[in-house]
Amino acid sequence: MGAPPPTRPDSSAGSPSRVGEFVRLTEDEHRLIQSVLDPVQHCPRHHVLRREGNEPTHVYLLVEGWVASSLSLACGRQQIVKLHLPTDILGVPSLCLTTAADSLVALTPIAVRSIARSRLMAVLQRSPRIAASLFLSAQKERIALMEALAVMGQADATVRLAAMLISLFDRLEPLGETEGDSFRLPLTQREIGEVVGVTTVHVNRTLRQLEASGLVARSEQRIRLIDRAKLRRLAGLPLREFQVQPTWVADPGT
Amino acid sequence: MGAPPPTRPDSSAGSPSRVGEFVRLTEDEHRLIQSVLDPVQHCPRHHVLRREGNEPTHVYLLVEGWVASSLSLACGRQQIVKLHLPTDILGVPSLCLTTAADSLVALTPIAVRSIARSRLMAVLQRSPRIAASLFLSAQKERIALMEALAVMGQADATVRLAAMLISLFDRLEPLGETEGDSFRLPLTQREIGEVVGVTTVHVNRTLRQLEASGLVARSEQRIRLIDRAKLRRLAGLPLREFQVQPTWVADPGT
DNA sequence: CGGAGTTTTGAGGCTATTCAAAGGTCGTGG
DNA sequence: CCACGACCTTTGAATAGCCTCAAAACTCCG
Repeated sequence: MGAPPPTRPDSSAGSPSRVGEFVRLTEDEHRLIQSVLDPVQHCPRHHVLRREGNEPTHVYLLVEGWVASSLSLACGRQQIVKLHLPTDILGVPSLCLTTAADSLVALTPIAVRSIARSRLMAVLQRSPRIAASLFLSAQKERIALMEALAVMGQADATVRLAAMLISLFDRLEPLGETEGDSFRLPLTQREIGEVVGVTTVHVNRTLRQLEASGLVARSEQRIRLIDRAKLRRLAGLPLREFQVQPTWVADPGT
Repeated sequence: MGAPPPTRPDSSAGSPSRVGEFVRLTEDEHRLIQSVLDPVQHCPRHHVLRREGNEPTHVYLLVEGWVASSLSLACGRQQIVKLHLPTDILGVPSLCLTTAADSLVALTPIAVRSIARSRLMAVLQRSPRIAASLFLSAQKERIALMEALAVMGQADATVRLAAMLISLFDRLEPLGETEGDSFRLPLTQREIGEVVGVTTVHVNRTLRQLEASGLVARSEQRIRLIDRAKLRRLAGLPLREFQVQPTWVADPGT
């Protein structure tokens, strides 16, 4: 259960990340980010990148695979509060704490690059434009959590599942991880239940009801969103338009 | 339904805010923040500071009173995703959007100071230490949302209410708005229901069940947390210890 | 003294949970 | 190569929690 994981290091690839999702970064800024990234490391499914309660010494750039960020309650139950996909940076919220709030667990085999907390904060203070972009990324994550909370509080299991599927599709598409209207969904029904706040049994019934009504099709770890428009309407959330490269962020400057 | 509100401006007071909650700011930095704050304005209960769908041109420093940030779903239902208290800055998540995701509605008469989005972002880029503090504040808000989501997904109405009450107490105490173990709770049961994701009727039954079991007492808009320790255990969330004035934030410098 | 909104209570119904168990899949070791 | 165990999916039945509908009692304000 340690931080940087157990297996084969790897020095390949240019690790795309969402650091520059709101501000187009310069070559120098990209280099600055590269300079704080540890080498790629691979971990198997179920590997614990970090357990809640640990000291949050690092954050992690997810290069490949899926990771769950989850909180456990005193009653013994567990809630997945975020499904992390490649290019996501994991573990950021706990930067404000002395003890991590969430556990980070690999849902598939993964590849990650660690970033020491102090080095991340140093970058943030050296480059105001990277700081602005990361600040806006944090707000984007807040919006995602607000939406998840609204759906969880107000919608039944069918709608919650629809919302989860649509949201995953919208995030996977720009990563090129969709094929037409289908994508790989490497979650067990238990894990799906931990995301949408429903028991395994009920996830099963609800999923196959969605299937019966012709909204989705399932086969071997893949899911097809047959009527995406209807699913989106069912989910009940508007499409969000993000403010990329806002005019109120300064030019690269000096 | 406009942004800055309708009533008597006011130039008083030194508006404490949470801008410096993670980094102790210098005199200059405080002045910089003051310089982007519009004058205090007062609005009555039910005033809409900003409706979801509007362009998020401003954020708002809440000087006095309570404000709800809420999302509405297509099914017509509404979820309050955050109860804002004095010193909170409202409307920040929507900075990353072209169209605000949440509505901001006064739950009591309030006093607020507007901040133009572009001026906030300018501050953020001029002062790396303010940027770091605001960045960490955003992470703190993410943690709060993650906790709310976990409770909503995994706990029943009793636990949800306990969690809401404990969280409010913990936020009101440092503001000096508690008296012993009691505080003013200016929410209708309908509004409480919109926070915890339960109908008005069920809020009523659950509240008076909490009362019957001797955990809380109610009287005239006030609530007493009689057995706070037990309520906290019931809520099932650990106390969070925040990383204030972290060593990895640079000194004031030049 | 209305009237609107809030709190409270009752009754019936639906959604989701719990408990239980059967059938599948997959990896491991005999 | 097959048997076994672990985990996952699927199904059934009973129950509990919460919702809906409805209406009465209360508060506050004009």
